[in-house]
Amino acid sequence: MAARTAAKASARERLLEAADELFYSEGIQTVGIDRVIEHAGVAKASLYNTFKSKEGLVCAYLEHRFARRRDRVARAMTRFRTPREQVLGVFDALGETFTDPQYNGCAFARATSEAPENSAIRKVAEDYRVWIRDLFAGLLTASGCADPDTLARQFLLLYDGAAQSASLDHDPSAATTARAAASVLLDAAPLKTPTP
Amino acid sequence: MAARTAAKASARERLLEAADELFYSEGIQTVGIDRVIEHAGVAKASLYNTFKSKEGLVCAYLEHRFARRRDRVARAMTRFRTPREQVLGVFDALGETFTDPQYNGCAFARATSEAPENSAIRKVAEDYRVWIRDLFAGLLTASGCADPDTLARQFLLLYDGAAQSASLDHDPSAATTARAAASVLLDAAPLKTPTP
DNA sequence: GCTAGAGTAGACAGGTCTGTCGAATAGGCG
DNA sequence: CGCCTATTCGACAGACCTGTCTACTCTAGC
Repeated sequence: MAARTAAKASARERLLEAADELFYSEGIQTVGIDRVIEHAGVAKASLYNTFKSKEGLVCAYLEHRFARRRDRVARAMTRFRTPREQVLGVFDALGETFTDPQYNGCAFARATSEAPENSAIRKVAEDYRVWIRDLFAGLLTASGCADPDTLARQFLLLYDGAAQSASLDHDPSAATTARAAASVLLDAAPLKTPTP
Repeated sequence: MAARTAAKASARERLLEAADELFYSEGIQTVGIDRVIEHAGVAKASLYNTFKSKEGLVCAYLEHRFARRRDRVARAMTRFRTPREQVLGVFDALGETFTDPQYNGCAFARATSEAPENSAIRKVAEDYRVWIRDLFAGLLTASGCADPDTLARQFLLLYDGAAQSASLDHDPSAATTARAAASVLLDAAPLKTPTP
């Protein structure tokens, strides 16, 4: 464990990093096992000892992305005080990822569109969707929205749309576009009246 | 040409229909040529005589979808009078497609995520993006918006997000959610002041 | 009836894919 | 030192992929 430096990460870590780069940039079906192990500098047997199949590696890759996204959002949340600032801050956290020239759209949406109907891959993607939706709903409830669920669904559309537009239209400013729209919707939404 | 009835469509038509069903529901890389020709009831040589390669078939499949989408939107537009009703009507046209139980997200976005960097496939998808963006911008300009481009970008986010949410969350009501948000944004947007 | 064009069936070539296996090797720890 | 676990290399099986090719069949129009 805990290598002395970054000189030599474990086979598992190198595989995850290679999978992250290749699967995300080129797609899952397009990238074969051989390219992953070559990019990771790891033997094929190591892959199949660590993960039981290609699907297992793909799931680990997605879970890794999921954890990173949660961390990034959690860190962004600490920068804001009020729930209103926080819910708009989610779009800022999204916008950070758009500035990466490697940005290529939502990894979970892309993986889902390549995965068969009832695969473990889709399960991970669904967990992600539940998380992001609950995140919006929670923050909007805390903001005192009268109808947080409806607004959360609208925010989710802006969130997904921004990711897609940033990638397909090569337009990193989609995050601020989405944020501006969310701000208008939030201002227009009725507040919950305090219980009498 | 023009078969007496629908008894026997041409090889080209049957190939396009099979490609539409299989590529859209399962993905492009996942579905091999053999399955397409089997589903179409057509010989392999017919495919390669009609389209020069698998990529050619994929492009034809996407162009066919593109044409259908334009027709559907054009038909929806005739049902409305004012530009304001028309621009919201785009979301209604989108919602019609969500009711199809086979609905599986935006075909162009999914194809792009599977296609290599500079393929003809991505070119078709880009044409589609330009069309839909111009559609919104044109209708919003006609509505007298002071800043139609910004609003068009926001509407595009809602449009893309609705397609994604309808598919990933199995929620056909995403179209009405998007429409409601668009309506709020439209009401909040300043109008262009008539030239003095 | 005959011919030309379109379609069909199916084998084949040449790759690539995932996953397995045997045997050699390296490194940590007693 | 010797043991043990993890790792490496490379070959291999078996399936599947795209695209080509030959030889056969059907049908419409002259």
